[in-house]
Amino acid sequence: MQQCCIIIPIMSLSQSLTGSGHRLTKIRKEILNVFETHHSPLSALEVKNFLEAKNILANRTTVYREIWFLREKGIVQELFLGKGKTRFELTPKHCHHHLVCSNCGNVEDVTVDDSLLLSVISTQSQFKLERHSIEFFGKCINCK
Amino acid sequence: MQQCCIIIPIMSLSQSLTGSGHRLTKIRKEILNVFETHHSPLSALEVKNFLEAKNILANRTTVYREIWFLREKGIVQELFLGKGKTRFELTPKHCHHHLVCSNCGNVEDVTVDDSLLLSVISTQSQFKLERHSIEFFGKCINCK
DNA sequence: CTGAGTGCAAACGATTTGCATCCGG
DNA sequence: CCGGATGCAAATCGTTTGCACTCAG
Repeated sequence: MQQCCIIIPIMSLSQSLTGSGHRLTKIRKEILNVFETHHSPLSALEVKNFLEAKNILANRTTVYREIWFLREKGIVQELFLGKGKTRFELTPKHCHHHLVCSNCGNVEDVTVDDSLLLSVISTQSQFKLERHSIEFFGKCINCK
Repeated sequence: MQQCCIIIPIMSLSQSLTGSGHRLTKIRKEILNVFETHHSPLSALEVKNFLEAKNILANRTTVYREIWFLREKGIVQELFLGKGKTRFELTPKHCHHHLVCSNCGNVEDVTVDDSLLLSVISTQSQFKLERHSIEFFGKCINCK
């Protein structure tokens, strides 16, 4: 299956922050780095754990607030894949969707052409589409 | 937009329960009735509220356990539409998806032909598909 | 120096668990 | 009568809030 995630260069992020009055702090850089090195969608607490694995202590609250900040900036996007927690991934340049294993919880990316779906919605409905999300649940290769 | 939900006759449920050693209790019947009369996906606590509106007192725990039971029986299915809570709807006979308003949270059903998507997944991947869910987020007619 | 960023403790909402009690078949 | 169903209290888990303190620009 195809993997697609954009690596946002720290430099360009820095530029996007300058001017809006925001700062490029250590924790912000490191959280971004966590998302860059793990393409599987992460929950806030998973991000926190990955930070700790690199010996970077960040408070729960800080991680939540930082992820929210990145979300507002459009750098990460949220996914609802179940188990009562929100997961996040770098906003993909190309639209992709997810295969979620109902056994081990592992998430794989897939790219399928959904332009047809989108056009159907926009012609059939008054709903103003902002984003969409397609999840396939089932058993991954290891669990089936 | 099209609306599709199956009404499971109490009788047929009763039959499906007999034999598996389960009972058709008042609360079970009433919860089923709540799902039948509200096609919008409901959270567990919303179900509880609808029960109370009909003067049926059910404990939080009971509602959660009952919904889980109905899920195990395949009578309802779970949806992850955000806001940290799981929502449920009667398992639809015909596959449909959701338009979720990012402003008021209202959920509308849509039916789009996704057979193409499914066939692509099954030819491209080893993943064993069990179910899928497509959500479109945006602004509903009232909020846009 | 100043406000964005951070930490801490406590609150909160959704969901679960253990256990005693109840009631439908 | 018996096991499935229910209620209750407390625990758990993810997330948020208020407030004081810190540090990057």
